[in-house]
Order: sequence, then structure tokens, then C-alpha cells
Amino acid sequence: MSLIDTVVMRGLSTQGVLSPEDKALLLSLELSPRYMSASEVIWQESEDADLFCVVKEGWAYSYRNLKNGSKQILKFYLPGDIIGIRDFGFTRRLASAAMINKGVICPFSYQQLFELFGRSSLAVGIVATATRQQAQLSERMIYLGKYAAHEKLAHFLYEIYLRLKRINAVEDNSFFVPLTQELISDALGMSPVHVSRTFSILRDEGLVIRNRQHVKLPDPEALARLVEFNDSYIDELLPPSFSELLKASP
Amino acid sequence: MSLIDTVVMRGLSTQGVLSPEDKALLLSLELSPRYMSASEVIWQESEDADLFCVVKEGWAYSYRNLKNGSKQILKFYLPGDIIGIRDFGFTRRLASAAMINKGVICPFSYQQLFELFGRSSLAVGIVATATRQQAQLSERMIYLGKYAAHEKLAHFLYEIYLRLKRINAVEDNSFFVPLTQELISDALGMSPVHVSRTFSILRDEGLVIRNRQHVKLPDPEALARLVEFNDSYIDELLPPSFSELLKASP
DNA sequence: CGCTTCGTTGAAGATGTTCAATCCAGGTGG
DNA sequence: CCACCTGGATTGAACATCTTCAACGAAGCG
Repeated sequence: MSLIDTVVMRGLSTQGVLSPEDKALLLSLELSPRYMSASEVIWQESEDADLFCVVKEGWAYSYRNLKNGSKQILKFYLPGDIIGIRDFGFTRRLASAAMINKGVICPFSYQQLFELFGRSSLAVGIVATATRQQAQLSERMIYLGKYAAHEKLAHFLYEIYLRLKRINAVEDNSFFVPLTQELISDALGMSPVHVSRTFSILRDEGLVIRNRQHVKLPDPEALARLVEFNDSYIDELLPPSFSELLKASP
Repeated sequence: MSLIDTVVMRGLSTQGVLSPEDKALLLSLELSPRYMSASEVIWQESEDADLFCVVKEGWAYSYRNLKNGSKQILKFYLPGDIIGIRDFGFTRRLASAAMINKGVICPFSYQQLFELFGRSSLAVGIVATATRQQAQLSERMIYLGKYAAHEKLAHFLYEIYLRLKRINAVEDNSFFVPLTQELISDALGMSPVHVSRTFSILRDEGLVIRNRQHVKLPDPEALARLVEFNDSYIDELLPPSFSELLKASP
């Protein structure tokens, strides 16, 4: 799973906006893979920020340690996601990041990114990627706000389902989720105990079947209705007008 | 309050990265002011997205209507903020936006933004602005997650305080907040009744004095300690390395 | 002066947390 | 092959926090 396969970049590519040099530049960002073990820390809060990482294999997450001893997970990163965009424009990391299971990540420096900015189309791609992350974050905030536990969990699982489907990691509505209930609880802001109870409720309603790290959604559409999921923020390509604007501007 | 006075752009400017043409281009974005009345809707969820707005006067907010009849507020916009960054890269608005009190906003089109992308330094400025918004969003999500009501409210008030101080709208630790408790409750995901009770708690602890739309923080440092506020995500300038990288790249 | 909107207060009930005990599957070592 | 160990998942019961509903109070505005 590489950057060029990202929704945004694939969109730009199929719209004929990316030159061969653009593509070569993009691919050059992923030449130095780093093999990570499970739970290995990628960086800590407050460290100097000077690079991004593309996740090629495995899952990662970013989080902040809270004063009460627990932590709040901000985002889970799946293969193809970029870690560290949030910190761009700051000198230090605003949150820690770590692997969940073992995997491979490809670091690339701000310097390399600045070279991308010399090419409008790639700059637009990066901005669009950043705002998509923001959109996902907003969407989660809506659910953390006023919705009940079973709606939070349902929304969370459906989002993961869509993101995994996008990278062909869903088969027969089943997928692999290397998360403990404690990690899920840290992401949704609820207690681990209540995550367990909430899973039971969703199971009894026939919406979610979970066996250790395997999750199956027997009726994804029913789940989508429950959470009123607007999947445009995950699946939608870049607006067609973008390619015209890009071709028109210098 | 104009775009060029934004933390990010001011940083680029004082670091000598912006050319006179860059600055002229930035200012040209704000030539068509639109006068808005209180509560006037700027755009609705699902409308076509093809422009941003700079807030010049007044407060605005973005929100999503929830199925249970209430709404979740995603962000309050103060003078100098850009509304609509979240939707960039999507064909439709992901959330509605409206004014709180009366004010002035300056719309500018995606087309105009694409012209900015022709200049690396401005593109970087826009990306940094977008990621700062994301940082603020993350910070709020941390508080929506596992913190108690009085911590959520304290964090919220302290963030507003810092953002207002940045634009010189705080005097003697007092500032004007054109929000009802209901709006605050929609932002923090709690009931209006509980916002009221929580204000009482903060008042009894001598941390917040509120009189209608006027708020005073007698001891901002104490409040900052309570919420362990990391103000770098609001106040920090762009890393100095950015100007070097920008001057170095084509 | 009376209307309207916003804020406050009380009481009852829902939702989620905490703590502790128990269960279960997989991995380890005898 | 089985006993044991371990980390996660589940369950129950007591408790805390927050919501809801309804009534009342206070400020701004015609």
C-alpha cells in the first residue's frame, strides 16, 4: 500500500493531472522502509517534528497521555495513511505515535515535502489529504459528543470497515482488527468494561459478530443506517473541477 | 483582522519569505466583503463547496445537525480565521456554517487558492493553517473524550481566551463571548443545564467570572494548570527551519 | 409593563464507571 | 498431552456523573 494508491493521489492521477515526474517524486518518498515491531513507538509527544511516515504494513495510532493515567487515542492509521500531518507547521510533536502490530513504515522529511510544493498538483494533493484527515476527525468528534455508547462503537466499526474495504482488506464483510477493547475504549472515551457490554448489545441486535481480532458485519447497510453514515468523507474522489483548475493555473 | 495578520502568514512574512507579490495576492483575497446579520447561515451541509471565507468581524461556527434534533458544533471561528478549509477536496460541504452575531466575511474561490499554490511559500502557509485547525480539533477531542464537565468547560474557555488574546480582544483578563450556554453545550456535548451548573462550580472555585456575555478569568494560569494547557498549538510561529527550506526549494 | 429569551434550581431517572471476581483461549513448559 | 500461566473479555453490584423535565428567576426589549 503506497502513497500513490491513496484516494486523493489516485484521483489526481486518473484525471491526468500528474506528470511522470510527479509520480516519480511521489514514489521516491517511499524508498527507505523501516521495519517496526508490535507496540514500537514511532515518536513521542514533544519530540522535534521534521518528518512524516507512510504506513505500508500494519496498524499504528497516535495518542496523548492524560493526567489521570489513561490516554486518548486520536487516530488509527491503516496501510496507505500518512502519520504526522497534524504536526506540520509546529516545531514539536503534539501527540505520540506507536505501532499496534508489527509492520513497515516509510519516513520522509519535510525537505522532501517542500519539493512537492514546487509542483502545484502535488501540493494540492497533500492539502486535500490533510483536510480529509481533518474531516475524519470531525466526523469522530460528532460521535464523541452527544451520541450513546452503542452509536459511538457502531460508527467506529463502520468507519474501520469502509477504510479497510478501500484497501481491499475486507472479505465477505469480515476483517481483521488488531485492537484490544482497551484500545477501542481509549479511542472512544469510554471504559473498557463498557466497550465489552456495548459489543454484547450490538451482537444481540445482529449487527456485529466479533471473535477475538476478527470482526464481521452481517448487515453493513443496517449499521450505516444506525449511524447515518455519510461515506463521502472516506470514499469520494477529488472534485472533477480540480483537474481543470490545476491544468489552468501556471 | 485580515488573513495576512494570521499567525502563520505573519510568521512567514517576518521571516522574509513572502515577496511583495505574495502579499498583494493574499490581500486580494479580501476585496469583496459580505455583511452578515446575526444567525445568518453562510452555507448548509451538502451544498456545493467551491469557496472559503475569511472572518473579518464577528463570530461564526460550523456544525452538524444530529438525528436527535440537537446539533454538534465543530468549531467557533473568530476574526482572522478561515471557514471552509475542512471541505477542501470534497465536492460538498460536510457541515453547515452560520454567523453567531453580526459581522463581515470575505469569500474567496478555490480558483484564487489555486493561484496561491503556484507560489510554494503561500501553499505552505495554507497547509500550515489547515493543520493548525486540525491541531485545535484534536485538542478539543482529547477533552471531549475522557474529561469531566468542569475540565471540558475550563479547557474551552481557556482556548477562547488564548485565541482572543492573539487578536488583542482581551483586556484585564476579560473578554466578550457572544455565546449562549446552549451553544456552548452543543460544542462540548453536554446538556445546557449542566453547562450552567458547571459554570457555577468554576465560579465557586474562583476560576471564572461570567456576567451575561462577559467572561473574566481572574487567574488564567490556575486555569491553564487545571487543564494542563499546551498553548503551542495556538501561539507558536512556524518553525524557523521552514523559511530556510522555502528559500532553498525552487 | 408584559413578552421573550436565557439562565438557574430541584428532583428523578438514565447512562456510564469502578472494582472485583470469574471466564476463556492461546502459549509455555513439564 | 496436559497443567499451568497470562492477558484479554465478561459479568455483577455499588456508585458517580450527567440528562431530562418542569418550574422559577432575571435581564433585555418592544
